[in-house]
Amino acid sequence: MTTGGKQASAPTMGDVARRAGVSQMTVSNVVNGRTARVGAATRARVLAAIEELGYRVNVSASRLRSGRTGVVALAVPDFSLAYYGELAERLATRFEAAGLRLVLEHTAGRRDGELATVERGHLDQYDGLALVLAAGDAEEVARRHPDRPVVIVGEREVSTALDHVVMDNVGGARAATEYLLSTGARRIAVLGAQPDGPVSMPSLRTRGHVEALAAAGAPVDADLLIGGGVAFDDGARAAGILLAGGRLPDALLAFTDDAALGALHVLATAGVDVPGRLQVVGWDGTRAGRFATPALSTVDPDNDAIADAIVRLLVRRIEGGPSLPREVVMPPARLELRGTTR
Amino acid sequence: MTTGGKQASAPTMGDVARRAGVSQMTVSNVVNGRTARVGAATRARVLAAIEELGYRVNVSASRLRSGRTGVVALAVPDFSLAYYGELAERLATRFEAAGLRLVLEHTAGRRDGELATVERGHLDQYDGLALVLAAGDAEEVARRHPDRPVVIVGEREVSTALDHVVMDNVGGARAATEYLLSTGARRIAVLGAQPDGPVSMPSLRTRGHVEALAAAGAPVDADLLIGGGVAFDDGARAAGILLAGGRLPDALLAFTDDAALGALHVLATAGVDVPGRLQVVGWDGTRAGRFATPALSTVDPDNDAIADAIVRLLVRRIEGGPSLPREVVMPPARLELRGTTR
DNA sequence: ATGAAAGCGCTAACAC
DNA sequence: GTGTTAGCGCTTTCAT
Repeated sequence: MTTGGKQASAPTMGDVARRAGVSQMTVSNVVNGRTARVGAATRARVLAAIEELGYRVNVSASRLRSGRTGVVALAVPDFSLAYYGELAERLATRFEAAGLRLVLEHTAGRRDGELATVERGHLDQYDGLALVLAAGDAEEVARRHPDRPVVIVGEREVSTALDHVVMDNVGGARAATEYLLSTGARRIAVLGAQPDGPVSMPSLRTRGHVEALAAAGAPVDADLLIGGGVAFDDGARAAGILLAGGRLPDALLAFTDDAALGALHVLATAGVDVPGRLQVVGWDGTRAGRFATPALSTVDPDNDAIADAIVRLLVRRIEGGPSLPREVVMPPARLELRGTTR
Repeated sequence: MTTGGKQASAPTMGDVARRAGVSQMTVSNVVNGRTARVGAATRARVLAAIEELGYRVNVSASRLRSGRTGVVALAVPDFSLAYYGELAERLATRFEAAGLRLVLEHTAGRRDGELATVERGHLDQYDGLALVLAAGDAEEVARRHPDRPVVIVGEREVSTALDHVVMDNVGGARAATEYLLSTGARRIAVLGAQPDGPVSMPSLRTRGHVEALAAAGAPVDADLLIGGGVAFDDGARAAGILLAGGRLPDALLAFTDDAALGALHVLATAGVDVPGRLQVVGWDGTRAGRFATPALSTVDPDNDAIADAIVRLLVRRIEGGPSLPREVVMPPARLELRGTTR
């Protein structure tokens, strides 16, 4: 009994052809469903031979020759952030319906990790790639001239040559801040903020927040712009800082639901009344937020629309090729008010 | 400006060789780090040519010829369950340290999806596969005689030919139930229970629970064995049923943290005192549970140990081949008591 | 230390 | 409707 590793070498198309008494090309035609090119009787014989031998096509060989793979990839910064898991699950279903298999890749949220996914030789393994940008920017990716369809996800549109599903970062942050202001909040802490630096998810959301403050004539308090990451721990840490600072803000906008939940935990432990004393708004519209206690108010990016757009743009590009006009889609974010706001 | 699709065809090893004035084979040796076979000056020239041309190896071609890929896959039932995201993140880091890239595949929690991942032609794309079993069983997978290293994750060991990282399903459930009993709980509802049927995650955990009841001389109340899935919504639904049933249990054991969190939300909304009136225990040791309010008590499978074991077994098998003796590892689960138990 | 030849398994292009 | 030929880009093997 063997435990993995090469067996008495796998049957090839040639083996099937010999067994069925046809040419290899006919087997290829059967396997690839080119029914017009094969007679019904021949087809049946080939199928029988395939069954008997337990034959499966060698994807690497097929890919090398034809360039097609039947597989698309989604590259995300972090497998463990709830948002990406939910996005991936939505995409898996939709791509399957389009006859494509989805695999997930990992960029580690680093610029080089993101650029590596569009390198020739890496990208060649897929019919297309949806790339969630967290660290680098779309322009830089476009400059690599990916030789397969790539759809950029996230960020704001900057001039680039690639199809793009844009997250409504500025608009979502503006809406959240406007709402908090309207409830009487005056000191709004922002968790994950990045006031300067290159265009990125955090900087765009920070900009939306600042714009809303400016529009309302409210001052920006730099002490309330708290940096840090997007995970549970980051949120918890930030809440700890706020608590230690003495003068609590009256609202908190976190750039992910995970971070908001981390903050919520620390606030609850400290006995802070949410939303009475302090309101909290997350971002992502994850299920984890919906089922939190109290249920987390959140900036909902409209994830179904985002998933639909990713699939549509990528399939369109795979089928239509490079001459198709470039397309940019931005589903508007909407504020989902639940239990952590007034 | 193009927007994806083939460009003026990518440079090949032959192009690099011509440019550097060496043979293709020398380029291959440089690219694959066979330094002993290439002189330093030649190496430098080749590297320069690669840089100038922007050359990248074609993974499909390399794979076709050599069989190696440098990539391993983790196949999970559901991208969006927190547990799998966290496991994937742990594995990505560890495999990277071992010089392997990790990609995620999706089985949709279906038997055929699981079996499809070990088909020749699918599996051939990877150096190895870690397969999380939810629907099918390991025996059935082994019968397909996967021709690459496969490590089964989950379930209990049944006789099989494959390396196996076993989750401590029976032991974890027994420990949780014993503890709840020790706090005075008499009516323990089990969420996700599956009292009969083939060996599977739910049936094994149910068995552990029933064993603990039996050992304590406590009766099994079939009404408290609530079926259903593992996601937030499933937990919420089950809690709703419990609430509607009138006579509340005094404890609840859910087979995932996500489901426990869903239940917790419904209970909190209904004003049920947790853990005063009803204790809740989840399963998975996810960060989402740790940061819930109150923090979720959980059966912690020891995820670092599980990730270590998966990587160790897979790398060992990839390097050692089929003749290596088969190995089975089961890190013991431990009860992590937090705020939802007394 | 470097190169030449062969061929991995498949499909595009064309012939019949 | 079916077969023949050629070759995708790489690595193996063997020669020098």
